[in-house]
Amino acid sequence: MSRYAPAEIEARWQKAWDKAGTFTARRDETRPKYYVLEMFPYPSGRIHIGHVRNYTMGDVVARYKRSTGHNVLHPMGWDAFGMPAENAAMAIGGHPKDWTYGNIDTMRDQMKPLGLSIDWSREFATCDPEYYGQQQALFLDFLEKGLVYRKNAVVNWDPVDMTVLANEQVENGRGWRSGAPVERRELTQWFFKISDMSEELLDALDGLDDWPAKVKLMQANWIGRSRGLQFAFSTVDAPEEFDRIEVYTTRPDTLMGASFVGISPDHPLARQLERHDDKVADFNAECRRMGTSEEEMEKAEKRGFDTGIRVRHPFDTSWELPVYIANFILMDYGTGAIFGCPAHDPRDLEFARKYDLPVIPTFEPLAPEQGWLAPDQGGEAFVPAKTDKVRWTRPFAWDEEADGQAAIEAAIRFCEDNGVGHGVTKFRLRDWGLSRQRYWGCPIPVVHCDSCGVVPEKKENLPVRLPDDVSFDKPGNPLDRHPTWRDVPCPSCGAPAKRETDTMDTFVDSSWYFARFTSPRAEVPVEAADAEYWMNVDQYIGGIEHAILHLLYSRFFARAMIETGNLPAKCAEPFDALFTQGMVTHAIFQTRDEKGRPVYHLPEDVELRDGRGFLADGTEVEIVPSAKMSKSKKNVVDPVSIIQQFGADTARWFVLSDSPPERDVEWTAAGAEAAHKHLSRVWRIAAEVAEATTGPQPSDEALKRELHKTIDEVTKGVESFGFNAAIARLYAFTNTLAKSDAGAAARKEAAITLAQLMSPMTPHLAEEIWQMLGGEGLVTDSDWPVADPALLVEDEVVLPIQVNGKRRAEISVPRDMPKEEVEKLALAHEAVVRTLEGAQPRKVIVVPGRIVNVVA
RNA sequence: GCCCCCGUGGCCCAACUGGCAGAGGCGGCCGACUUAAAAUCGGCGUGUUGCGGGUUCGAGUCCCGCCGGGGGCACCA
Repeated sequence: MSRYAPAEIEARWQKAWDKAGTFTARRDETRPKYYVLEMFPYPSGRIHIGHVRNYTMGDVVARYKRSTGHNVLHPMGWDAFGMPAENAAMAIGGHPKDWTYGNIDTMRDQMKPLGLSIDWSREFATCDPEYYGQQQALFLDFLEKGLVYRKNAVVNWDPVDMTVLANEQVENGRGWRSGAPVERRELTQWFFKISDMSEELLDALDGLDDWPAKVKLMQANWIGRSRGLQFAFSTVDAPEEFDRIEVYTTRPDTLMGASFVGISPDHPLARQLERHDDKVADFNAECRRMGTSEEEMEKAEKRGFDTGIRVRHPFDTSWELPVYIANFILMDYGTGAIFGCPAHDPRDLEFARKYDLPVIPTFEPLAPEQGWLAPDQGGEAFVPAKTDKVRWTRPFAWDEEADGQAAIEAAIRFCEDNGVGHGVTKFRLRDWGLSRQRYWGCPIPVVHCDSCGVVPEKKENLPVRLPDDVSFDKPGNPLDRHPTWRDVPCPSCGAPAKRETDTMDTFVDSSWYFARFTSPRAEVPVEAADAEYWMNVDQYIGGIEHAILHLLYSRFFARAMIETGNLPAKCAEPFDALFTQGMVTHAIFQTRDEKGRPVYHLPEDVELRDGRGFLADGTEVEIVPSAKMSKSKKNVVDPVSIIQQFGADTARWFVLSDSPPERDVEWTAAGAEAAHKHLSRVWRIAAEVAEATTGPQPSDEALKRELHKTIDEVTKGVESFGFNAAIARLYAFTNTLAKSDAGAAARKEAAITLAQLMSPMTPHLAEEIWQMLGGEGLVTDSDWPVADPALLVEDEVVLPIQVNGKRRAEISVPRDMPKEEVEKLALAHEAVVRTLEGAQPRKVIVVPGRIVNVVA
């Protein structure tokens, strides 16, 4: 008998699918559609095993839905703009375009052998002018509707390279290439008005029933609705036009504990002061050197500058508070000014202790624990949950005992009644800055004219193509210094003008590609009829790292596209169901150099013996617990070599087994080998069954029952993303089939159904077995098996009997026996009687089909 | 710093709406086949469900507090 030969099998079936055009999607009103999409990849150059897991999951869904009568759309494309292409051009020369398209070709070649049921005819890259031209059209529509605007915003500026740096290009406050200290610089940039939709984007999360709760929570926190009080302090000794400072607070109930006012270094008052005071200017400059990420702001040491200006407390005008410029206050949130209450805020307390400001508690615990120290006695800031009741020492409109929530509401009412500000709802969500001072992105299609201002490019002139003749040997954006591309006549008046040289954030590219897949070659962004048929995405699959930005921006874009007539109204929430898959991890193998620093080794260079690892020269390596695969730690496996060694089906099978899809899965060589052994075994069993000739046997019925239980459980597993559980059941059934002495017909039915159940995961092997056993046509085109409910129920069930929660006996009873009779049987059981020792049972709990518990 | 997730056998992990802790894989051990090995086949599972408390007739599952690991934090995609 020949052996399982994946290389031969897989190439053959892929050709057969291609030839039949099996996966080409066409509109067909007679069948229900199903749109399954995996987040498209960045063309980094090689596929990694994480891609294999992501696309295999989508493929399982796509193939399963095909077999249940759905017209499936399962496309693939490339998120092709972005910094790595420019970095490569700077590091190794060449053009970002050549690097990117070269990578796409390589990765497509690496992906095709996986046998994914993808409609490759719809493929596009976001750097195709046909795609980004339509994106420019969307931008112009948004501009017309007032969904895009310009304002000043802060960026990381590298003064040596004369370029804007991404957060990841800032290392310890210095530019990654130049090593120069990074400055915060203000530039005029384009913004999408996503904050106008804060409330809608937050409230609509409730309707996303098939999204992970975790993702919805992350988005809700990100949008960050808060209720608070906005009011103004009147100032003493402030410059003209600054007789009031507006502050926003979510804790107006602590107003009687205020000890200072803090303003952002970018607050208008701080800017006014720095013009006349070098010390202020120095301090602000220092603050601006800090990174722009929230994480850095939070971790940085709290620092402040006393402006000498004072404000009057709104409830007691003789009570004056100092005004500090403080490095931890964001201009973008609230009013850019706060009042500090050190007793009830850790940041404010750190600040107050540093600058020797008063700490005034306004409440204390109802029942302080032994040793509890009040914040003004050297203890920590006291910040109980808003729902906890506390004892108020300085309330102004509520009971002595009240929780924070009630106090905040009472405080807002009191302040409003007394003319001190008003209650407002604010959102943390900021507008989406889309300008990037880089070459490799979608050009923003506007022209700056001295007399007309910002003039949109005419739609008939789209796409505004990136020029090819650029170099990366000089610092800065090549578009900025490109003579012919940049200098153009004004589309409005014809006078000499300059093109916008900023390009779009790559998140823009990925915010509508899912809609473009429905009509990838259309002369408009999205063809209405195609969107009407294919949208929304029924199942979207990708990494949790996109939980916030990509998904939120896409939700915004869908709404903006509806507003501008580019999408049907039903697309407001473009992703009906979302699944976030875990990572593929791998152990790290390391030795140490003479200075004790780790030296990493590739898995293929390490031989494992008895759980220990050795290099070829016999040196033992340290095995560090699994972590996300990364080139720097060398804990990577290459899908291409795995496929060459074992075949795509093995790789697909393994990444789905072991761990639940939403969790990380650890790649081990032993696990991959085991997957391959198993598939070989299934092949062998099928080959044996194909040649079997025995007549009907008594065990046929038992095999059939097991088969239908397997159909039932695998179907449930596939439908609920329980792929690992489905695979475990397939393992178990393979064992049953291997050991079965049922007749040829029963075993053949079992094996051919097994092939169908495996086909979403291991489609090539399934086709082979289907053919081996005489299946008609392609297994890929066959209908999914349906479990016969009559074969799923057992007539008899074994019930464990507990006495006081401890298992004491078991009884076998008909499945539908009434509770009362089960109870009688249980109480009569000899072991139960013995355990009760004559005591009268107080209660008997019968959970039908599950358990009996006797409480004595 | 803030927000979130995860801890079950030597390892990866199952366990439905709270109902007998064990489905599946790895490793290990024993055996069969073989001159031998590989491959293949059969068999073998007592463990403080991270720790401490609580709710319940009953907790891996729910609640509170710790410990450990991981993820996200607006210019990486």
